Amino acid sequence: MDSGGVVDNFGWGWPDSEVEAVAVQEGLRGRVRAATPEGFRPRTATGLDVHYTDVLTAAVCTVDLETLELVDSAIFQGPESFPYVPGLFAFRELPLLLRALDKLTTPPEVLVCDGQGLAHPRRFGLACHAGVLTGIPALGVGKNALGDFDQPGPRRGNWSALTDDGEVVGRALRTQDNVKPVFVSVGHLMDLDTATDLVLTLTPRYRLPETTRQADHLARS
DNA sequence: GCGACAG
DNA sequence: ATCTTGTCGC
Repeated sequence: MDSGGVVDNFGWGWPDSEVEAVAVQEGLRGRVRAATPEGFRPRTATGLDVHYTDVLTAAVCTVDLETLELVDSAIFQGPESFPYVPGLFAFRELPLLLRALDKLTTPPEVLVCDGQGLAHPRRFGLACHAGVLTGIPALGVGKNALGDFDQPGPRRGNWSALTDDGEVVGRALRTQDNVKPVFVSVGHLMDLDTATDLVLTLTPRYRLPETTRQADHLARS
């Protein structure tokens, strides 16, 4: 099962059992780079989301970081190929998301994933997986977290550490005053400060990033 | 051992 | 993820 396009699966491919899936994560986790490349100045950000009906609809939307307006988008539909298992989320959504990314006219500069990156039991959530396979900088924004955190301050921009087994794996970030925080973590080729800044840029008005909102709309239309 | 568990 | 109306607030 090939994902096509520029994706490099590093010989791991797609598993069809939970045991194999965990092995893939263990095999790829060492490829994650949590440093922002020199001169990283993205002009756009691409959001990824999947909607569930009889089939899965993967949608990807690229927005201009200056205006937050949609500049490119694509969808790809397909059947469910892996069950939902917490911690193995990427195997369910990523095959379709990669195909959707291939349909974009302009190459993505940053992937904004709907879920976790390093804030994952094996430090290899969806955002890490997407980043490593594509080689594109990536970050994760989850609506819920797996780790432990103290409530951040009440104002937009306030944040607190998200930890797991005593390790800092991300941040609980308040994107709007007095609104439940989102959970930001590094996916690939990016540090946590950069990821946090990007998420704040993408949330001038709403709790969730504009990329995620656009992709969500497209996926359910 | 038991519960909790991204979407 | 999804099943679902009204309501409060900017």
